[in-house]
Amino acid sequence: MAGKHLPSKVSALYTAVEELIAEDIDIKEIKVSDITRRAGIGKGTAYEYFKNKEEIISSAILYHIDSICRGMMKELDSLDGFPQMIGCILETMDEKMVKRGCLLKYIHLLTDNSPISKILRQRIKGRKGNICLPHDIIQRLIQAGEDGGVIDQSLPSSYIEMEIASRLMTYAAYYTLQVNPEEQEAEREQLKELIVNSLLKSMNIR
Amino acid sequence: MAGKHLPSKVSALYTAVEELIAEDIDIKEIKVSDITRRAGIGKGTAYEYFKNKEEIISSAILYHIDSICRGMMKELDSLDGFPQMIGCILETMDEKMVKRGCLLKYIHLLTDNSPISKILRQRIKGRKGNICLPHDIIQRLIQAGEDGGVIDQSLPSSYIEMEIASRLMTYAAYYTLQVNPEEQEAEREQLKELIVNSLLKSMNIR
Amino acid sequence: MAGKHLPSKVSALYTAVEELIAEDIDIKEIKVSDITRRAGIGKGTAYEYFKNKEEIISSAILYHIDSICRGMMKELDSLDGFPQMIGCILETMDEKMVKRGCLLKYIHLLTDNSPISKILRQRIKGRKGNICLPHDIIQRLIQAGEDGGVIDQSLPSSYIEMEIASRLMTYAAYYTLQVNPEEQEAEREQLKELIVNSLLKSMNIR
Amino acid sequence: MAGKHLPSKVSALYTAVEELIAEDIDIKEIKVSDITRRAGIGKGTAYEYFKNKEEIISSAILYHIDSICRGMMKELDSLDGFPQMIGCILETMDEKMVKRGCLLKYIHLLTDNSPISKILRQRIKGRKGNICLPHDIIQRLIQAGEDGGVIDQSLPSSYIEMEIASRLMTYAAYYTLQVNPEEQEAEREQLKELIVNSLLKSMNIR
DNA sequence: CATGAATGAGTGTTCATTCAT
DNA sequence: AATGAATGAACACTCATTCAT
Repeated sequence: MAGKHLPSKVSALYTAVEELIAEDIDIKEIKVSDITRRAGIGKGTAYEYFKNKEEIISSAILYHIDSICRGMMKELDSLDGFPQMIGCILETMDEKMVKRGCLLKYIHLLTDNSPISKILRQRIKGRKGNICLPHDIIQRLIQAGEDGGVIDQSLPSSYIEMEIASRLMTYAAYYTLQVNPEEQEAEREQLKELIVNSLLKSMNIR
Repeated sequence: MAGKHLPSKVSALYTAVEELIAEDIDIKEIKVSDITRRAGIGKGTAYEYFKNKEEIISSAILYHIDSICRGMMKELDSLDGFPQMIGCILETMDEKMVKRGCLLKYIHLLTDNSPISKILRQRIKGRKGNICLPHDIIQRLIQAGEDGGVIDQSLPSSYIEMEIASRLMTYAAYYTLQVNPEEQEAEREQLKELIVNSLLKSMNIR
Repeated sequence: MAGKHLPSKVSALYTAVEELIAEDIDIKEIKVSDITRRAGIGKGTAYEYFKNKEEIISSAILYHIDSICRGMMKELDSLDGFPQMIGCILETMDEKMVKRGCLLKYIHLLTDNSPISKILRQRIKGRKGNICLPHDIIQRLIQAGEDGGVIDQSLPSSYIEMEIASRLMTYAAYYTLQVNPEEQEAEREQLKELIVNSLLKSMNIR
Repeated sequence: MAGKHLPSKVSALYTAVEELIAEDIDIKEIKVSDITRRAGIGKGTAYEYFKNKEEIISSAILYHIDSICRGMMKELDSLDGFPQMIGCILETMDEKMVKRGCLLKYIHLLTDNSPISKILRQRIKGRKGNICLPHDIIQRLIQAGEDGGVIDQSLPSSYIEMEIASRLMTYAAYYTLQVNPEEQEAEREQLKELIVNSLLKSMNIR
């Protein structure tokens, strides 16, 4: 993957899918005609580039996730230390990702039993090398934590992953589920601090 | 809600939906004819009791969730102290709920944008009084934690809820996402202990 | 097969297909909606009884051929002797079958490479017992010819079949290909006689 | 028609169509893209030379039939006598034509109701002069038969044509319909002799 | 009450044809 | 002249819902 140079029609399709998902439409409800109309191209054109609807949507999602994660990775590379990194991730979620509920939707799409979900899981297993996923970001974090000595290496790795993933997921969900946007706005900074502290404590038994 | 006395056809429909969901079929993929065939009743009969497909499925799910949560509540009533309670919940997940991925599916259904999800959210807002939901169980836990002094009352309540909910969700997801069942079996006890400890630490600033 | 009691919708579909074919529409051009509209039923209804379009059409054709051939068989049973029988068949063709080009279309459908053709061939191989086909009529004729001593039994059976089948086919084709109906009308009686005589000669070397 | 000098792209298209038909694909199933891909030219190019798909295919078929029939005519010119000629035709069918089922397919294409069939019939009526067709070969045969005295001139010409055409068609069909190639191989010589004799008898009342 | 046969609106996909390059 | 990317009309098939029995 990586940025590469997508054919213009493909990139129009990807953008269309991204927008539709951002508009809170159920993924399974999206019609091929919705996508192509929004992309400003003919319906048949989509089938010049993709085998079927599932391919179109799953490719768009993978591309989008890959972009977000690559961007995040780059940011992380410029930072030093686990606390800074986790803070940066939460910060970035505030800025763009969660605005669109992307992370949550990604979780859905992976844990679902829908056809698209099945394809996504296959593709992720198949060519993970090229695609940058949330999982890679968590691994990066863990590496930084172990290097910096904030993660007790005697803890099972699955526990560590769970602790980090659950905090990120929940922070993502916090946005979409919370009802009073103003109240939430005020609490947010405190929340992030609490989350970072709680994470540090939970990964360090001592 | 509560047990009440459901008409026999309704209860057959609820059971059918429960079974179909347990069979790992995508909810969107479930057909009315699947449900009625499995329930052993005529297709038209379903429409004597429900307005449409979404009503059938969302009612069945709500009923199911209500049952599980009521059962859990009863168990919690017989216990004393936050740690015992959270332990009991994790234990129960081991025994039945997670086996079927129910909790996770419930999360999906609430955070989705599918028609069923929308109806579920509406109904939960509308008549929450009668229905017992996971949220109520978390509130019960928090109450117990505050009474027992293990929760620092100066922390924002949304943070507390998040910490608890995220641990439960992730423990649920751990099952469905993990691949080697044997390995996971061995770790499980350690994991539960780590989770309880981590939770206690994170809710107590001191 | 045999007459049986077809569900009324099925028989409506069969009649519709028969009419459409009789109207000289290319079989591959027939749309499901043409059939159901003509049958006066909903499009979905066709799919209650048949798996797909090919099934609908091939079943209708088989049914139709079976009816014609059964009728013919009954007529032949009341006759005695090869020449009478072959005369009767040509006569019947004059009366109804060829009017509709059915026999010719049957030949097409069997020697084609179209999807419907493939299904027809399969079905004929699969359950020939129940279905009465032109081939059975030819066999009946041959039997009568051998019994009556007009067929030289030393001739290869494939040759005998070919001689009979080719005469019947060509007589059928004569109708549809000929252009001046009046002229043909006048010749017809002479033609039939010539055909019968020629057949008798060709099957008897002596 | 005749050999002329076809533009190279046109001749590539004709060859491609010929090959595809020889591969036992249903004519209706042939896509323009199949043809142009096989011809090694761009899809748009086909439309530089032909108005539409039907034109491409029907022109290719006519060209092909014309070639075969012209070749046959040339062979017949070098022979003398009806029996020799009919024998030569059957021989040639053994060698090449029938190998590809061409004659049979031609019959189909003329008696069909497909769009291609309609165009073919129109074209044949329209400019028959230039195109050499099976019908011309039969006329040639009849001429030779009458000249040689083996055809009773009091018989209606339509009968004579039918007798000859039906024998040729059936011999062609014999190949494609027969199942055991070896058995058929052995019978073939006898068959041809029987056919010639039967033809001679049937055209000579005396 | 209960049924399931009948329905037809709605959708994914194909492919002949066009046209800017 | 040659191309092939783009198009959208057309069609098979599904399934939620109805209603006569």
